[in-house]
Amino acid sequence: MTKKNAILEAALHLFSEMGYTGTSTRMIAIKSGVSEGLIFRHFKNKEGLLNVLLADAEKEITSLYEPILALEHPKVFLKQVLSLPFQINGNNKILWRFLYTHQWFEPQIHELILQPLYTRVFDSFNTIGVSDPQSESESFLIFYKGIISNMLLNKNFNAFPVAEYILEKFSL
Amino acid sequence: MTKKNAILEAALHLFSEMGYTGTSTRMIAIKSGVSEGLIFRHFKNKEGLLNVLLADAEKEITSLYEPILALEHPKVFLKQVLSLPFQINGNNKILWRFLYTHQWFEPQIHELILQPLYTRVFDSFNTIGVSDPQSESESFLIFYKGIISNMLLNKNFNAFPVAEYILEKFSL
Amino acid sequence: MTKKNAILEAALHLFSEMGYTGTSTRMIAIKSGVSEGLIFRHFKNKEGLLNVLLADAEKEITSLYEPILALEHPKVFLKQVLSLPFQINGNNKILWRFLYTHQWFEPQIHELILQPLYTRVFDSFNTIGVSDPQSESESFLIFYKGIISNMLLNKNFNAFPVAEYILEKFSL
Amino acid sequence: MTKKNAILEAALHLFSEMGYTGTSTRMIAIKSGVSEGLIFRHFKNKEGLLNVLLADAEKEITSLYEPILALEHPKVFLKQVLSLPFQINGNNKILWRFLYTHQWFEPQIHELILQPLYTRVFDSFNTIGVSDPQSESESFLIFYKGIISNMLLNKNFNAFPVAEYILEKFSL
DNA sequence: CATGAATGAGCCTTCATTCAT
DNA sequence: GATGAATGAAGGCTCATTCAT
Repeated sequence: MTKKNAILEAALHLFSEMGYTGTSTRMIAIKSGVSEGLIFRHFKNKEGLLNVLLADAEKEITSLYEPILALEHPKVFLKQVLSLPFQINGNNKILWRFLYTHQWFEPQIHELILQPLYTRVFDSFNTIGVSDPQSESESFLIFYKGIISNMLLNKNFNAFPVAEYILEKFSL
Repeated sequence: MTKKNAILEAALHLFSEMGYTGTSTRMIAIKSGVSEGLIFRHFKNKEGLLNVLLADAEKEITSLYEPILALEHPKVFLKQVLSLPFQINGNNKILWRFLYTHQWFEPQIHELILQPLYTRVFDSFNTIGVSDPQSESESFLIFYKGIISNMLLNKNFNAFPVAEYILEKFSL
Repeated sequence: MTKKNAILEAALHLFSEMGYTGTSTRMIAIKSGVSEGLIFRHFKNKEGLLNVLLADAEKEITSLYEPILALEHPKVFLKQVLSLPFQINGNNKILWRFLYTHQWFEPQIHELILQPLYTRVFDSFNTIGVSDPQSESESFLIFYKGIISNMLLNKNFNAFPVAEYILEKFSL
Repeated sequence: MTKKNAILEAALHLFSEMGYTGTSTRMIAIKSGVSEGLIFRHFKNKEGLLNVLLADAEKEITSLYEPILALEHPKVFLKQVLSLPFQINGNNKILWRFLYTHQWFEPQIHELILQPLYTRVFDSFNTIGVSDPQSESESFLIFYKGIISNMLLNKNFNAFPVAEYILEKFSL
C-alpha cells in the first residue's frame, strides 16, 4: 500500500471513530506510520484530506449501488435495496460509520446516501402501482437508512427479521 | 437567566451545530456572554459540561415521553409516538440535533431515545395482535427514529404524509 | 482560632511544603476552611500574605533566640546555640522548613537566621580566646545552619552525636 | 548550540533563579529564543524537562567528583573535597543554585550531593584514625554542604579563611 | 518522496484578584 | 467579617501547518 493510501485509510478509521474535529493530524500520522509533514504534501490541508475521503466515499457508494440499480424488475430491485445493510461487513462498516457521523456537518452526505436510489425507488413503486408512490418511496428509504443506523449503533441488533418484516409491509 | 444556564444553553447550541470536539470553551464563553473562567467554576471541565447537558437531555426526553406513555389505548399510544417528531420545533430542535450528532460518540444516547418507548410499543402491538410483535416494534421504532433524522437533515422534507402513510402500514 | 490565623497557618504549611509559587490561594482557602475572597480582605494580596508570614517568622526566631542570647557565659551560650536544632519539633519544624525553602528567593532570610547570633558568637569566641575569632564564628555558624538543613532533609539523620562531636572540635 | 540545548540552558537558569513553579514555559521559550511549542516536542512536558535537568545535573556532579575520588591519600582527598566549593564559578554556580533550591522538593538531590562522597570520607577518616569516624564524616560533610550554601546565599562571604580554619580543626 | 524540527495560534484549565451581597 | 460568583490574564500543552534537508 502506498503511503498516501495509508494516510487515507488511517484518516478514515480515525474520523469515523473520533470525528473530524476529534482527530489530530498527528494521530493520523502515527496510525498510518508516516511523518506528519507527509500528510500536507499529499493533501492541501486537513480539510483537503477530508474532501478526498468524501469523494472516495461517493465513488464507493456509487459502485455499491451500481449492481442493484442495474436490476430491472421493480420488486427485485426494492428487495435488493433492503438487502444492502446486510452487505455491511468489517471492510466497509468503517465507511458507513464515517458517512453517518459526518452527515451532520456535511449536508451532501445525506443526499449521497439516498439520492442515487430515490428515482428508481419511486419508479419502482409507481410501476408496481401504489396509492402514493412518493410517500411510499420516502418511508421505504427512511427504513433503509434507519436500519443501517441501527446496525452501526446497536451491536446486538439483528436486522434480518426486521428487514423481512418490512418487505412484507411493502408487499415485496 | 442565570449565567450557568446561559453557559448550558450556549454549549447546547454550539455542540449541536459544531460537535463537542468542534466547539471551543472560548466560543461557549463568547456566545453565553460570560468569561471563559466561569465555565470551569460551574463545571469541572469541558467534559463535565457535556455530561450535564446529557443528563439534562435525558430529563427532557423523559418528560417529553411521559404524557404519551400515560396513554392507555394501544393504537392511540402508537399513533402519538409517531406524532412526536411533529412536536419538534425551534425550541427543542436543537436538543434533538444535539442527541443525534452525539449518539455516535456517546452510546447511551441511542438507548435513551428508544429504550423508554420499547416496552410499551411491544406491549401495544402484542395487545393489538400482530404476527411478530418484536419485529413489528423494532421496525416501528426504526421508522420513528429515522423520520426525526430525516427532519433534522432535510429541511424540505415534509414528514406529515409519510407519517400518515406509515400509520396505515401498521394498521393504526 | 480566628479565620485570619487559620489562613496564616494553612499558608505557612503549604508554602513550606510546595513553595510560594507552588501554592495557590485556592489551596490556602481550602486548607484553612475559609472562602478564597477572605484571604484578600485580610491581606492585600498573596505577596502580602507571604510578607506577614515572613514578619511573623522573624518574631518567632527572635523569641527563640532570646533566652539563649541572655546567657552570659561564652561557652554556655555557644553550647546552647548548637542545641537549638534539637528544639525543632512538630510545631516549629514547619517554620524552619518555610525559612529554608524560601531563603533562596528572599535574601533577608539567610541573615535573619544567622545575624542575631553572629555578634554574640564572635564575642564569645573572642572572650574564650581563639586565634581567628571571625573564622571561628563563621565556621561555627555554618555548622549550626547546616545541622538544621540536614535534619530537615534527612529524616534518618541523628544529629546528636554530630553536635557533640562539633562541640569538642570547638573545645566547648 | 542546538535549540534543545538552548531550552535546557534557559530552563536551568530560570529554574535556579525563580524556582520550578515560578518559571513559566513561555519564559523559557523567550529566554532560549524558541517557540513555546518546541519545548514540548523535545520534552514530554514541563516536568519532563525538569527531569532531564536533574539527570544532567547528576552527571555533572559525578564528573565533578570523579577526579577527587581518584585521589588515594586520605588527607589529600579530604582537603580536595573542601576545595570543591572554590571551584564554583560563573559556569557551574547556576547548577549548584539549581540543586540547592530544588533539594527541598526533590529529595534525591540531598543524597546526590553527599552520597558519592560519604563512603570515601568515612574510609579516609578511618584510615587516618579518629575516635568516631562516622560523626567525623558527617560533621565534615555538613560543613562541606554548608559552605557551598553560604557562598551561594552570601555574596560577601569569603570562604577561603574559613575553609583553612576547618581543615585545621579536622587536622588536615 | 519523505522526514522531522520548528512555529504561533489556539486549546482547556487555573491563577490571583474583585465585587456584590 | 465573610461568602462565592465572576473576571481576564496567564498557565501548560496541542494543534494544523511550513520548511530545510
